[in-house]
Amino acid sequence: MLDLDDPAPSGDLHAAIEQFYFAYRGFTDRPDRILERRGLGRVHHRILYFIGRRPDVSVRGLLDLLAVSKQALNAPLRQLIEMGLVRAVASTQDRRVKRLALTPAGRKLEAELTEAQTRHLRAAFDRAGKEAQRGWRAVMEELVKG
Amino acid sequence: MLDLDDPAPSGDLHAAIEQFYFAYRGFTDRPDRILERRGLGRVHHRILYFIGRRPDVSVRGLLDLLAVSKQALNAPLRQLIEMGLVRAVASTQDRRVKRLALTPAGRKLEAELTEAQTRHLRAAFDRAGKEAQRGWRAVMEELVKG
DNA sequence: CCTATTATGTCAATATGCTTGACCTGGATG
DNA sequence: CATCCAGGTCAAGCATATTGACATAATAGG
Repeated sequence: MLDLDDPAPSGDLHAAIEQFYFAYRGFTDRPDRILERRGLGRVHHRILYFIGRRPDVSVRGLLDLLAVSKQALNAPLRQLIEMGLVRAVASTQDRRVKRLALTPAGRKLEAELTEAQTRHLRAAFDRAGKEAQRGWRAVMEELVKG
Repeated sequence: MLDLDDPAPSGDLHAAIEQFYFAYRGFTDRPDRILERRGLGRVHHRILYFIGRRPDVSVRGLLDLLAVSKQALNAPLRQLIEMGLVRAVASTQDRRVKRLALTPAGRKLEAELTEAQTRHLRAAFDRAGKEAQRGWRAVMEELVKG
């Protein structure tokens, strides 16, 4: 169905664009379906993920990471707090700031979601080999920088 | 701001998840802004791209590639045809089927959009090196398959 | 102390992108 | 002729996002 081996000049880069597109789509697919069963969306996943990886992150910090408006963040974040998946504590240094962290239930869901992705990634890394994995990481690092 | 070098066990895979997320976001950013100036969205880009890469693709073929409902495809596709960027010709074999192709104007816009991405990719590939590029491609291929 | 800025939250209006369901035409196919 | 398939369209609904405006509380700086 897909023609990912295009021999045309600069076809390599076109093929890479398509791989990027399809790979990313497949990558978000599984967590999306887990979330759907709970009535949650991809935003909730991103929030859970980043709070899990950066405990005590502030709302502002989350906004900067996710690059969305505070209105777009607020509703799903409140929902996660109400569901008992995220806990917010006022910072002692600056009591305007909320320190966000996962509750045990939040950690559990986050682990379930992220595990679907790590399994997916690990399988691809294993099949492609250690050297390819290093290359993938190196290119991704450059893409993020540039 | 970002902590992409996490030394924790299995932190490699978490770091990879974040790289994937940020890299993809950055990757779609530039074309999105070009499209915004014309009042078009990412769907239009995907349509233009796939028609450009698969001339004479049918509407059904596009639907399968993009994995969206025909209602989601129809409006932007019609818009592109009305703007003179895409041309549709009934297939001679099966006159129910439309063969879609880019007009010269469509090819021009598509090239402009795709060039933003190929430049981005090429720069990252160049900085990371040929071996890393091969690795990236290999991992992506596995991700698409798995 | 007063003012400005920052962090957070909320209400409203709006846009868009996508979904499912239903229904239609026209052409192919048995 | 009946059925299936490609394509198109109308409708309702939902999710995600935006900008703008405004409120509160707390910190920071003159």
